[in-house]
Order: sequence, then structure tokens, then C-alpha cells
Amino acid sequence: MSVDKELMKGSTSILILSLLSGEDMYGYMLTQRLHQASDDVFEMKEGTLYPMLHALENEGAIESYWAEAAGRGRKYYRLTSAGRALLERKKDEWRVYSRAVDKVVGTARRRLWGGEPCEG
Amino acid sequence: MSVDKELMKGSTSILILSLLSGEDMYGYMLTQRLHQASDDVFEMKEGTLYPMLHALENEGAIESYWAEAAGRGRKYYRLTSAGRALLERKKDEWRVYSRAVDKVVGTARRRLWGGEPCEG
DNA sequence: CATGATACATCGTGTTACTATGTATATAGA
DNA sequence: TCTATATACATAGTAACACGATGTATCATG
Repeated sequence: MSVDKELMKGSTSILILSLLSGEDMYGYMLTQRLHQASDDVFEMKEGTLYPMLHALENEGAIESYWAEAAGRGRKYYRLTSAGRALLERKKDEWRVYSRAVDKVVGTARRRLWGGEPCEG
Repeated sequence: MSVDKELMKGSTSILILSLLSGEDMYGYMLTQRLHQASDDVFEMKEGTLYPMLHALENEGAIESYWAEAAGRGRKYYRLTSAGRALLERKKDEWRVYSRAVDKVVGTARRRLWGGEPCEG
């Protein structure tokens, strides 16, 4: 990832599950979409992605199937219902965790959760 | 930490530096203050804290000094100017990182940075 | 025909946080 | 008094995680 490695650890699975919640994707596609969706902040490496996909599949959070595209096989991944539940838990965890960091770091910024937007 | 380990990796140093930016503290005190300041979310273990303190001291981000309190020696840590600069960089990194995760995860909540509060 | 992008995958390495363990003093309760 | 708990510092070994390096193969482009 392009952000400090220190901060990247552990958030890989929530990112993958989130992307797959909108659409079935194959590995390479996931890396591209993640890059776009994060405004070029995240650049997941293959050495990170594929082992994580296999682990999530072993857990039953995602399922794979092969499909042909442009004369080439692509391995697509689909979120299972268990994976959807896992994603919700991970979202909750992320909210708890990031709010706690914000509180300790105590920057000047404010965060609102589910409220009305002030701007934009 | 009481949150999933997966999410904890890498944020230890920003938490320690943030706490020390307000006041000199000794190790055990840091664990207690972190617990309070995070609304009981973070519970840093000694096996995590002390090696991290020593590493930060080796980097020159913090300095230590012994002081007597209650008939017992306590090893206090003080943020250096280099440590203060490091903290600012880590805050910037945290903002970039957490915003990127939010964007990908795409929850219903909104985040504002330094803007006027909507509520509260 | 060569180069780069696409596409999947594994192995070894380094970092990081944790568990377990060790030492020692102060305090509170039985 | 004795014991348990909290306080206080520290290290060694372990497991998880992301990465770099590497390998294979196809497709488009020049």
C-alpha cells in the first residue's frame, strides 16, 4: 500500500469484502477498483491479495467461480451471506476502532455518524 | 487491545506519541490513560508497550528520565521536538488512511475535517 | 517478435502485537 | 502477619500479516 505499512495491517479483508459487496470481481480487478475507490491511496500487492482471497474463501466468506472473458479464464469471487455478515461485523469494528483513535489523537476535526451533512 | 488485533497493528506509536504530547508519563500510566482516553477500547499490553517505548527512544522521538514517586522509581518519557514532528506526520497519515478506508467501505456516515460542527 | 499490461499464484522475509514469564515494591484485606 | 492485588519495569518466544521476489501464461501493441 502507498500509505505507511504500519497503518495498513489488518484492514485488508474489510476492503476486499466491501468491494465484493457491490459486485463480483476477479483478483486483478479488485486491485484496480481499490486503487480508484481510495483515491489512489491503496495499492494492494498480489502477494497480499491472493493469499487473503484464499483465506476468505476457506472461511466461507467468499466463493469463487471461473468465467471466460477475452478468451481468458478469470477467477471471480462472490460474497456469501456469511461474508456479508462478516463485513457488517468488520464495519462495526472499524467504527469503534477509528473513533477511539480519533479520540486519543484528538485532532481538531470532527466526525459525524449518520447525521445530516454540513457541506457538499 | 480489546478491538480485533487485525485492526490494531501499526497505530501503537501514534497513540503513545499523542498521549505524551500533553504530559510526560511513565509506562504504566500510559496504559491507564490510553484505556480512559479511548473509552475502554484500547488496552495496551506491557509486551507491546515497553518494546515500543524503547524503539521510540532509540529513534529519538522520546527521552526518558527516572523520578521518585511513592518511594518507588518511575521511568518517565518526554516527547522530543523530533517526536513532535513525527507525531504530526503520523496524524497526517492517519487522516489519509482512515478517509481512504471510509471511502472504500462507504458507510452511511459522513466525516468532516475541521469544519463547523453540525450538532453537539 | 518484443514489450507491457493483464491474470493467477507461492515462498521467504520482516514487522508487529501478543502471551508468557520474570523481577520487585506498595497497599489492602483476612 | 500473611497473602493477594495493583503497581511498575522488562524480555523471550510466537503468530499473524503485508510485502518483495519470483514464476507462469495470455493478450494487445508497436
